[in-house]
Amino acid sequence: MEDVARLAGVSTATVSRTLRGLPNVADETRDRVLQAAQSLSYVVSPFASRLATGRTHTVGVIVPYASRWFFGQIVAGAESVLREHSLDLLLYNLGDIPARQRFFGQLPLRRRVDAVLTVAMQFTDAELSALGSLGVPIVAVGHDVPGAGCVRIDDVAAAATAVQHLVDLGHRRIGMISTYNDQSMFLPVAHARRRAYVETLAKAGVPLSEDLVISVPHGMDGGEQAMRRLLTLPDPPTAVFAESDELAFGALSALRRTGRHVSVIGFDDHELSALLDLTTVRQRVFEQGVLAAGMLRRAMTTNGWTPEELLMPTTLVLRASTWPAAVRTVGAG
Amino acid sequence: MEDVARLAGVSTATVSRTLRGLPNVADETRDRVLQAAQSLSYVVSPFASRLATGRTHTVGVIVPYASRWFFGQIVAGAESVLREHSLDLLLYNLGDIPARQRFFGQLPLRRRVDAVLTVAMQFTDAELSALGSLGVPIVAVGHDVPGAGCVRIDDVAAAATAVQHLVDLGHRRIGMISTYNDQSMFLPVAHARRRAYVETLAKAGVPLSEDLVISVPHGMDGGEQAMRRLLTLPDPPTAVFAESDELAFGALSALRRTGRHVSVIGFDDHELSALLDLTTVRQRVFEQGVLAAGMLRRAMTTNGWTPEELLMPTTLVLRASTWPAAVRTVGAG
DNA sequence: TTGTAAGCGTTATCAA
DNA sequence: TTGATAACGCTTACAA
Repeated sequence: MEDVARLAGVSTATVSRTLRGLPNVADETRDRVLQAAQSLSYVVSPFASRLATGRTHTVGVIVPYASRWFFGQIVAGAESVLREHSLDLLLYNLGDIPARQRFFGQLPLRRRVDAVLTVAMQFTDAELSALGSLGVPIVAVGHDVPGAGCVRIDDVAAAATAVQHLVDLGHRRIGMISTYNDQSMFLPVAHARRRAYVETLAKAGVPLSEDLVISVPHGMDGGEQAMRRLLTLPDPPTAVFAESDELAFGALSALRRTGRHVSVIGFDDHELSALLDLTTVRQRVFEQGVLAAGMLRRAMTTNGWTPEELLMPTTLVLRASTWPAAVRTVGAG
Repeated sequence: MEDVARLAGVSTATVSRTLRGLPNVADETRDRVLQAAQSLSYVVSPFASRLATGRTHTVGVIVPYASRWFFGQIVAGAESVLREHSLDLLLYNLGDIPARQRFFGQLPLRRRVDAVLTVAMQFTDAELSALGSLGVPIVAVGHDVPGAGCVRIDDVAAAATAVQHLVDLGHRRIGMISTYNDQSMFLPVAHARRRAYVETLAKAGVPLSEDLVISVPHGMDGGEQAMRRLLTLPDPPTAVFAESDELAFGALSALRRTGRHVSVIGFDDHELSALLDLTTVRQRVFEQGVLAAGMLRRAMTTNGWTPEELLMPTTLVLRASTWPAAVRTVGAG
């Protein structure tokens, strides 16, 4: 920066002002400085600048499973808007216990980020207060954090739509594929969707049965395993609601391999769901990431920002993986 | 840090030494410092430290299409090892022309990273020299960069295996689905796989035909569109080699919708390929990211590091999407 | 509108 | 083994 100042015949303070586009610089001076910077192909050192201002220009993003489609989409969405505003994104993947303990033990985000985005996490009170101690705004996607902004769908209502769809098709034995994680903890989403399942069936007068709800680790393999277990029941379900499309893919795979026929509905509308003809509940995931990042930006720039709430719509997408109960029953009988 | 020093009754220099685990600190002093830091729940400010040392502790990662499965896997693999060594990863997605121009125009990586990882990019000479001007080690995955380390498969040989598989099944009209991008530039991978297609068919004495090679934008939609075009040919192919599994998925979708039967082989072994019974060439993508990051670390820590080369194996995975030419021909005739 | 100079929170050199 | 102290490269009162 000194070189630029010298070349332009001004002080480093003026160079700094010019490069940051501050208003109080004479046009003629500005031109000279910009030209000097250009000719020396100079860029400011971000770290020095961050040290001096105390603003980190980075956002911390906390997800439980970075490799799942849903989280990938959220992160991609957020990234796209953060990048536009030259904000860095620091990703923390807290899927397993050690990672999580390390994270909350040393809180590597301290002094490191201007804001935090958390996605579909289930925090303990201790973890929440640790996050709070960072002293930066928080936005949560897919779950609630007290005092934080929030972008989400109405999980219970959306899942109820899915289950109701199966009921409307005349199904009376309806299974569910749910998930648990390493810590044997259920993510908020799993809770909400299971609740919807129970409530919807109860309201429809469809008998509930413990056997019909299978909890597995998330993913295609989990889905496959769950469907296989459902198929071994003495009275297997005629329809199954899977907590996510990836689970549903696994379920479809099990059905194909065993040659059995069970209606399957998923949740998310994964990009491959159309190919597999999977009936599902669509949510705009990437867009939730975009909106969350926008909120984050507002939180960082507005002082006295108050947490906002955004509720995104969902749609039932009908495809060929669900059909009326009667059709197959007659065919099989 | 001053507070910690005061509490421990030492100088900031000693605190710094202790916290970085330097050897020349008395055990007793070390304990006192660590305890003081602990009780004040103090962490060093990464930016101040980076400014002082000049080391950024971050790696820049350049990809053309962050949202594709392949690139996601590479990045995830790299991230997992970088994280372990508390290195930050800064992702740049250079898919479209503006992003690319901005990137090479201002080179936001300057003064910003200790090393660079590039994935399956096709750089111009100007871009290469811009990268070189960063003065940091570079590792390339899936393509060559002069003077850089390299992790890759033998693309030509692997693709040849795929095409040869179709030839061995007796196919004589073999199509290919290839890709181009926004800039109408072909990624290195597209080049290599097309070359393998041409060479393998030539060697096998199978007639080549321009019509049988369709170039589309990457993705399921592209694959679907390409297969539809192939099907409208007066003499459509009996087998098709798709440059990637995602393209192959689209091709399968087109076949299903039209009720036609064409053997399809993909490339990658995407996690959903088994579900779709897609014959393909498997490469361990995540692992390539892991190995590249390892190489990067060596490059950053070893001085006088000389570029390494890693060639990863591939496997032909036989599934139900390819079959002998005769079977269907007879059936159709 | 511009310049001077004091931070920002570390690390590193040199003495002690 | 430890402590002063000068960088590191920028920002920002405060003055001019």
